[in-house]
Amino acid sequence: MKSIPAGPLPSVDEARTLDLERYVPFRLSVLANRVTRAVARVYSRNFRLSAPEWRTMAVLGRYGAMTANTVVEQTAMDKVRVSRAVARLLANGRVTRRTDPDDRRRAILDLTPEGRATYAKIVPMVLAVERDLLSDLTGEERTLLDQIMRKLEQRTAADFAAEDDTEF
Amino acid sequence: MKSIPAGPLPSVDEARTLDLERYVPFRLSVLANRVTRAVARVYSRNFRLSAPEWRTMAVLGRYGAMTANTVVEQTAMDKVRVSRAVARLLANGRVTRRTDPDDRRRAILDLTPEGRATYAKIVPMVLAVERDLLSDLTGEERTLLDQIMRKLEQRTAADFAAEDDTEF
DNA sequence: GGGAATTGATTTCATAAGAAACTAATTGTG
DNA sequence: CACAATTAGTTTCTTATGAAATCAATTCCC
Repeated sequence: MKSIPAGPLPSVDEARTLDLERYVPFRLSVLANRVTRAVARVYSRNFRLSAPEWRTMAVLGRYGAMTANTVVEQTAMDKVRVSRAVARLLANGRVTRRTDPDDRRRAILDLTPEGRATYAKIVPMVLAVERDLLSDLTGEERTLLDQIMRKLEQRTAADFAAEDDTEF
Repeated sequence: MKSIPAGPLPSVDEARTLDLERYVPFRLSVLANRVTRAVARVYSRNFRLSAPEWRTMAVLGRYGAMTANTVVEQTAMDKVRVSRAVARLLANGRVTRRTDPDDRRRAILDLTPEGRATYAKIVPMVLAVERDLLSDLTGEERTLLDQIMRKLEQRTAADFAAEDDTEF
């Protein structure tokens, strides 16, 4: 019933069994959720921001004024989510929006001084969470983690675009 | 608040800047979302299952009959989510539920033969997605990834339970 | 120059999610 | 034994999400 297993890739045998605790997509999902929650505690508890709101502030804080579309690209969020996040950030005075005179479809967003102050308070806190997260890793492991993630990011770049083949 | 950082840890200077493309929590979140979507395509497109439904089937398929509570533990999902997933799996005949005679609060869940057949079809497909995801990594990198994730999993075990200190 | 197609952004609508309240059964404790 | 506390699981209620439709401005291109 069982055939010859070999190599680091799942063997034919293993292909009949899915152990969630060893399955990288599942582990990645659980880990990311935990980390996301830990980071979210910082800005939600202390500043009443949602994740999309914080992400929007994060890119505006880092790169300065930009359009909603650029926020979408930088944050990997859906445009609807960004649109709603911006609406709330406008409502509580953390962000400004002005229509781009060169292309009146575009709205240029930027942090208000108050938004910038909030941003400056949050940054060290969320960096501390990252430091905490990585604190058990050696220098080498950190380097490798970065390298491995880079590879995985590349591989998944267009959400495994090659898979789309099967759509037709 | 924190003491002097040094070496490979973020420096004081860096602590004023948050580059999302280098920030591990953000990268982890984006990566996990992409991978999750890729895996979800397999079971949603071909079998009309939601993520909670598939996760529930995955643990039942791997470990056999268990209570909803054990499903919650094994899948890292909220009990509400599991409850709803089970309701739908019951409705379309992939899972059975019988009250535990020893403790009539408990409901013991198991896959139906049909559920088991679906499970057997999905497993090789989602394993293929994992193989694809990891295909650019060397054997060493795979080992290191496993090791690093294990450390991060430990570190985040109780969602950074230590952070709860600040709640009071 | 003027409609067709495209692009930036918002709104609508249906579904999913989770916190909190709830029901029912069991266990612990006086 | 009885009743308070706990545990398993479901329901309710509010909010978040994203696909699709929509609106508005711009660009294509004949």
